[in-house]
Amino acid sequence: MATSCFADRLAKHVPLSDAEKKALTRLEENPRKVRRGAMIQRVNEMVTELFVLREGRVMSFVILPDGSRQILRVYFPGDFIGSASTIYSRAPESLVALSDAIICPFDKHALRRLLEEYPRVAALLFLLSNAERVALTDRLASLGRTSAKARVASFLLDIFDRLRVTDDSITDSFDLKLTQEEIGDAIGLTSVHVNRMIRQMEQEGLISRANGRITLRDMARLEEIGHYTNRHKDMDLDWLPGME
Amino acid sequence: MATSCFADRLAKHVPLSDAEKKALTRLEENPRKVRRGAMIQRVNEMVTELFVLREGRVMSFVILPDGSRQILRVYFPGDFIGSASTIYSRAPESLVALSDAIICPFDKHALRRLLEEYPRVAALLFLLSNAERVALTDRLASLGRTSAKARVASFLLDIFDRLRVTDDSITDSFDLKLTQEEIGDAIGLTSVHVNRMIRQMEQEGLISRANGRITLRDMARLEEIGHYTNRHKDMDLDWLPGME
DNA sequence: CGATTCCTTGACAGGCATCAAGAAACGTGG
DNA sequence: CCACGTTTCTTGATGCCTGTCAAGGAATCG
Repeated sequence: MATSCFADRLAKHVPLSDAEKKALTRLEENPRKVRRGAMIQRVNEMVTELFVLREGRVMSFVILPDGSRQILRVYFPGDFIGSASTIYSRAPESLVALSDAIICPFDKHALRRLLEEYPRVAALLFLLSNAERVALTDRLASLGRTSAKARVASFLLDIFDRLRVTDDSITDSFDLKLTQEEIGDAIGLTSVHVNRMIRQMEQEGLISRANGRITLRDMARLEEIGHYTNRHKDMDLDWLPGME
Repeated sequence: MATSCFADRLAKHVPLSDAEKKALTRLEENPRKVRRGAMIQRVNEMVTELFVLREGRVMSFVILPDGSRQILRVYFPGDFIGSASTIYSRAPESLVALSDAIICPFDKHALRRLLEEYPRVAALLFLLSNAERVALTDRLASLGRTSAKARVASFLLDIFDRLRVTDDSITDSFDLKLTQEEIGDAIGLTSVHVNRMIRQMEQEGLISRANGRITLRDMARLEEIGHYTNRHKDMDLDWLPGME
């Protein structure tokens, strides 16, 4: 059976039945290519669609009245995007493609049917949205209580570990594919200061860079500096409803 | 039928069947009193329990290695607490009672049965956890991109609007029941600077205070200063699975 | 290969933290 | 119900971390 990106991702956490996989695959029936920089969803627009990201990278963000931007989340292939708009009729955040990407839009009502017919999938979605919640609180603590250097360190580690979930070939380096301005907008700094911190970490041998690729040279110290915890190691979904 | 605090809360969003209400009520079968300051859950502890808060106030937080604290969320009666630990075996955050409180602990497995038997409730929980997600991203933008004064303003408005969801008698004033240090720990400031901002807002006639009670005197300007959006107005759960 | 975006670096400024200390409010036990 | 210890609030002085402004260089894109 051809399974979807999203089904594969969920199946990494708990075994899924064929029927469940098939239902998840149906969410991805309408893939759509979008170009780097394309606006997928605009804040305050009426929304009836959600997305699964199949390829590329997408970010969610808000723009404040003074023009500054806060990036809320960076999404990778297999991620479920737009859950925020399940509960609001108007989008609370904008979505833009960070690279050329393939997104699979589906209607709220398709999600409704899925939740209705596959309670186990509903439970799983609930749990994964709680995992994302924890990711957000981690960054909240980072912004609220740590230095610029710590924020950069934990941000790099976070992206690194998230990429590694779906790509086993990654060992110590990865393509960040974010400008320093975007990094700053994600962790509450200016691009200028992000640059200073990255440069400093490079000089100290914590990381190195080569044409857009970041290599983590001293992960232990990076984790210490960033007060970073890898949350992916400690997941426990065994108590979920069993497969029939 | 005696309904629970939690069922009442959920029923504000969508009508619930009697069976659903009864199932939710069962989650609150074991109320437990806790004193102000009591630790309900310690970070990194093994967790198998979740909670419904019936009375009083509770906060979740983390302590960083340098001793600083980030308050992640303040909870009010009817809130579902500890969803973070649905997916992790060890608690990612600590829980402490901010006032004398009544909490209703229940086991992960009780939640499992609920999700299994009442898919509509599962869907509802999923949606509400997405609403909390949005609340967190709002605060993320606040910490990342706004001034101290803006953070205080939006924090006060947020607490105010959340209290009003369950208490219709509130018009323009409320008991904050948080020290200035706690406010600071929630919005990434020191207690000293929180004090300066509150004092300034008081002088400007934006708020006033009397024995622990805050009165919002100019809500329009507060919303403008804090770049605040009331999210409670725009909820739309009509597309949820229908009641049988 | 020209134009635009992105990176890099320096000088300077400002917002918020830190430290400190007294006043006020609160809680608790006698 | 008062007295006393503790917590919380308040205010000032000082300093640092990060922002702002600016400008040249590098890289990327069409």
